[in-house]
Amino acid sequence: WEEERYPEGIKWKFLEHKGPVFAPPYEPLPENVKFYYDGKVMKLSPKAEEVATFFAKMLDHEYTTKEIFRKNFFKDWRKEMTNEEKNIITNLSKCDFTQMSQYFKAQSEARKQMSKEEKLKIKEENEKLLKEYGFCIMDNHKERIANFKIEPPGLFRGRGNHPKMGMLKRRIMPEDIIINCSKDAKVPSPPPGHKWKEVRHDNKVTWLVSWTENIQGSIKYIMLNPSSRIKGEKDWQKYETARRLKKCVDKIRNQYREDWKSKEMKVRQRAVALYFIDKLALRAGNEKEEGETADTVGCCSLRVEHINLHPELDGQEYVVEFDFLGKDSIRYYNKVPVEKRVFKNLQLFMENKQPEDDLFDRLNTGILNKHLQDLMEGLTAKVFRTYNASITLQQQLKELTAPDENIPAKILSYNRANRAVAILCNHQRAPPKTFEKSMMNLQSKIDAKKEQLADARRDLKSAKADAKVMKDAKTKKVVESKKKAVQRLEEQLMKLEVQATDREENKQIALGTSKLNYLDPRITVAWCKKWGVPIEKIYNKTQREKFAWAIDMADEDYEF
DNA sequence: GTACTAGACTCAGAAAAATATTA
DNA sequence: ATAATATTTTTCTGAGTCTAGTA
Repeated sequence: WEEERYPEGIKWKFLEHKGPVFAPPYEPLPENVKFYYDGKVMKLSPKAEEVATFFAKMLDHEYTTKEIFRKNFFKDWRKEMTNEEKNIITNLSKCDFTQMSQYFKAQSEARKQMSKEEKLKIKEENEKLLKEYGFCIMDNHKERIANFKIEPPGLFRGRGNHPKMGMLKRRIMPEDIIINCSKDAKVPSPPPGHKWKEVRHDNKVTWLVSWTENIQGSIKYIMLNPSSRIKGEKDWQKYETARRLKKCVDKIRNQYREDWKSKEMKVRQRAVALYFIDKLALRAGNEKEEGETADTVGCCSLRVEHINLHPELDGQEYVVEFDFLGKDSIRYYNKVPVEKRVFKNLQLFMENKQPEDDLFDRLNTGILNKHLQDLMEGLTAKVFRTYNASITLQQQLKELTAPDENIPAKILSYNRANRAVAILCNHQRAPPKTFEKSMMNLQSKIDAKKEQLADARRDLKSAKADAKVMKDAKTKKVVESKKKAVQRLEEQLMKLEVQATDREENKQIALGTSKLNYLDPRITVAWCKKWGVPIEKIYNKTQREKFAWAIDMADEDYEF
């Protein structure tokens, strides 16, 4: 890229693609797979049957036990039924989907048991599909498309306590699809007998295909892969904005400290919120439509019930205890000592309020971002997250990397630095189901290795003793080889121990999100170059593709 | 001015698939 | 060598942020 700069807002000049791949059509169940209502066999109409299979496929999932999920599902399912079916099927609890469920389980089992040839055939078909639909031409380059397959119909699964869980996500048809391409490009053809909703030529946007989804009424897009020029440049830009913040962050911090004393309530609230965003890397917190989504908050939308003030706690003064659900209903729990002025302000903000009232009642993300824009061009709340994440990585790497450590130990240091960022950003994961077991396995490996090492050491000792007596070349050689063996085992043991530490520390922490979205990849590239750590040890193939620009750009002196 | 909303884009963890390791 | 299992990578699509256009 970097060939030519486009005027403001223009994203491309030429764009040609083959359109989306639609979900495979519904295949009715074989005759012998029965559905029972109230203990009696019932043959469902194709439409009702299709929706029933969505539920059957999820039968083992916790979702299907939830009241809201069942209620939403049943309501939408009934809409797909014939009048007769509607008359009979009035109670979800009387529906028996077990045969369907077993049928699908058997099918997935069969898929696992397929022969090599069959698996290869499927693989080849997928590759063919990718080759045909997975790429587009944007301005002189063939670029990989991220999600060229249209989402298949199914039951909506929100995150957390979502009021719409279980609703039917309808099948997307060509008639729902808007195609975007350049005027001089070949327009993709819709499937036979169908037509597109619209074909447009808008080079002010980056998407190739869009449609409106029926659960929230929001628009979904097909866009390019992170390795593409258009995504890469944007990513680069993001980190450049964060680096600009680095230059003026001290000034901004002084400013909001001043603003804590302002006569204006709005200014004080803005300043305290910004302090949280900066110090704790909280998200901005847009307001959300009540009842449309799970009840989650970010900084500006915090409510009184989400914090607890402790004038003194565990020997620390002015502690704020946060407890709220953030993006994706991930819990944020943190006890933070704050400056006295912040504490007093919070007390003031909470005066005469109910738990469900907004903490920052005079503030929203619009007001905050407008203020930030005045402080620095291009500055918004999320830039603080990027900035603090990247600067933390850089500092931690400096602090944790010991020059004479070996590569595995260096990688552990890297992961620890990465982990510090993930903790800051509250990137969590459910502990893997097999975590305990896998830790135990690793421990027994370590024990076995220790034993081997002890044996090897004993061998070495006796070989040395032999050599002392015999003093011939042969025994000397034996000593040498035993020495090598010990060394090798020591190294292997150390590697395993490092791995165990890394894994233990990582139990509930997800490193991927910060690595992919918050850490300036040039910091990592520079670190790898400086310490001779192969980049493949840190970034896998996909990641290297996404960060190709950084790998190309940064040398070992790069400073964020 | 400002508030509201649609639109476009980034970022998020779970689940599925692929691959590596072990039995 | 093969199958079972563990681990890593990729896919999936939901959930945020933020802006521009409109009332």
